[in-house]
Amino acid sequence: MRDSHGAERARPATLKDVASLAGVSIATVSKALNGREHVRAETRARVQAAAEKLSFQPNVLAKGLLAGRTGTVGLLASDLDGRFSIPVMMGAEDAFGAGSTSVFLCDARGDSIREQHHLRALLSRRIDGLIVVGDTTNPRETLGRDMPVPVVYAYAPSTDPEDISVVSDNVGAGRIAADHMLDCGRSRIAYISGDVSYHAARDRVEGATAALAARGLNLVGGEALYGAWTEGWGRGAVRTLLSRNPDLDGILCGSDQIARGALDALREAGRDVPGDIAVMGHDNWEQIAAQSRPPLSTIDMRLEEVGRLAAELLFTAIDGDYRVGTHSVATRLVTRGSTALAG
Amino acid sequence: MRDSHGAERARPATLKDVASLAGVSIATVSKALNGREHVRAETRARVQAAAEKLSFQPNVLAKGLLAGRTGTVGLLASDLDGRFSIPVMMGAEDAFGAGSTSVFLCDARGDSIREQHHLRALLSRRIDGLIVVGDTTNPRETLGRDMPVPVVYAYAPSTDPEDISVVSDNVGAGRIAADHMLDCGRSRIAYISGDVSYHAARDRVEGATAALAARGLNLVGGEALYGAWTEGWGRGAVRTLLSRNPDLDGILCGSDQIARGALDALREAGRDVPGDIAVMGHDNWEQIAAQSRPPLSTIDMRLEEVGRLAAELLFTAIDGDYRVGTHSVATRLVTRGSTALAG
DNA sequence: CTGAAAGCGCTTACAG
DNA sequence: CTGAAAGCGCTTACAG
Repeated sequence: MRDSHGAERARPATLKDVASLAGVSIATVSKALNGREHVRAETRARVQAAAEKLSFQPNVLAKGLLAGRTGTVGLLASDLDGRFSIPVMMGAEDAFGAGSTSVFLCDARGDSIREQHHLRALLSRRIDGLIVVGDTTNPRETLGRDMPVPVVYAYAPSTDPEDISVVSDNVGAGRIAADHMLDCGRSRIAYISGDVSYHAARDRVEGATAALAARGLNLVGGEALYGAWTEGWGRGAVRTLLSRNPDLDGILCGSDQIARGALDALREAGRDVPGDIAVMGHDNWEQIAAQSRPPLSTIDMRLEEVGRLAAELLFTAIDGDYRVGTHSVATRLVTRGSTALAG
Repeated sequence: MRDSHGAERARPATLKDVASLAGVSIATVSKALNGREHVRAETRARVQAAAEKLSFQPNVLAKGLLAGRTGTVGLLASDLDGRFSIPVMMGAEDAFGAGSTSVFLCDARGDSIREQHHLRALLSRRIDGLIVVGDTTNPRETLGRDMPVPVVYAYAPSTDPEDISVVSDNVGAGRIAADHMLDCGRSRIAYISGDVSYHAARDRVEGATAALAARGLNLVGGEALYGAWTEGWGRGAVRTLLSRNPDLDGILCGSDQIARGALDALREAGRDVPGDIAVMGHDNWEQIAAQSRPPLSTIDMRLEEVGRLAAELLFTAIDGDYRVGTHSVATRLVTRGSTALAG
């Protein structure tokens, strides 16, 4: 049986094969199959039948050689093991969608040698453009202005303001989360954030602080608690908060993992969520948010929309229209059981 | 500044450009750059300098047109939002590695229309071979025997035994987990499994049962408890077990999420892990295993090794050597705090 | 050692 | 309406 896979594998059909089967020239086949005019209907039908019979698939490489475009864009990610670049890629794929553009995905795993390697591989395959997805929300080094194809930076913006970047609106996310707490009738609200070195952490806090200020309120304790993006930090921070501010009635968290830890610590301290204290996360990480007790209200960054917008901006750039600057995608509130109107 | 990105973008240099700068023919440039013999050292140096100066990158598409090989393989995944296909891809990338092969990743998201679309896109780009990564460990429908390029199925084997498949050894994983429990001095061991419709669930239980039988033991309760791949199920199952078999001293779980739920329920029931009861997961999902209390001992499926082996088998298949059948990758024990010698 | 020519699979003016 | 020819960027015998 081995040979059924090997020796018999047919060389893919070419225009020439179709032409000789249909009894016409390869030029005519090309025109017929590409819907060009000036081909008799009967001829076109005959060509199509021949192509069908031979399972003819045009060689996109040969096409690209002529057209100068390959219908392929690269997506250079740094955190595939993380969960951010995947939705971005899906959004980009959707935007290129039914069209004839394909996405060529590589992961540099935070290694700049590997990044260079992939970049070279992509460019030598003559991609039409490139989307670079960062591994955090912090700005990343630009690839420079002398790239042979347009580049769009997604999730992490480029350090060069003359590049095209697409990010999630973290300030807005903080505002939306805080407003939701206020809408639930909470007023003594604390913020447990992640690693202070992340722009995103500070931006979310900034948005929340502004939303509270708009109603004349401050964060409980005066400012956010910064720590790590882990459940362990969420648990520890809650214990600190409960001893210092036993009367708090809402906790905003910088990530779903932090919120998950917070929920566990609150339950173990005998506090009721959401009756006593409401809790919000950030990320809408399904596996975490849906499995916590109670299920977690959170902010969805709409990463697929980030990818979709990046793809659109890349497309217009390929067509020569460079919309440089940082484009921001609005986030979305997702309510589950951990927030509710105060009794 | 917009124009600095647009109008000035240089057409990539071609052999012709290098040839005229170096003052030789394009044939000579090709030979010089590809290390062919019969080129004078001085000429080669001059060509290399010219290529360097123009940042010449050979057009891989044009090369592929000649060679019949493109140096690109496709990887068709179904669960990118999941966490299984990414490590498989990384392993495959490593295997193709420093060489000149690139991986073209697409995600069908469990949609067969999309799968066909991607398949067509990949084939029209003349990939040299294809790796298909399933979304579960259950066998998946073969793509058939008349594919124009070799195909290797990874994680989920193909339904056709004459295809080439690479899977994780689930029976062995169950055995390793149970043996570890036994090595920790446990003898009253229960098994909380996931969805019974998954082959992997049953295979892991089978391996564990066999390992216990080898020492004359049975699972507590006589058989495994099947449910869902969730924390919620892990919690519920533990409560059931504790009421029926209060003296159990070890719990094997079908996944890290189930184990995470089990740990939470045990702690809330006042049982000490690992002193009183040892717990094992499966998957080595870092985010879950490292954050649970205590950190979770578990089984690593070595998915990167699955990807690496799939890539190697694909390579040998491209060279005409079809090693059909299902190849199995051994799993690995990872010990953290949730297992220890019984006091 | 170097270069002219043919050809990979396709498209596109240009003749007929 | 149809086809012969040139050309996209490259490599590979084959002459010189």
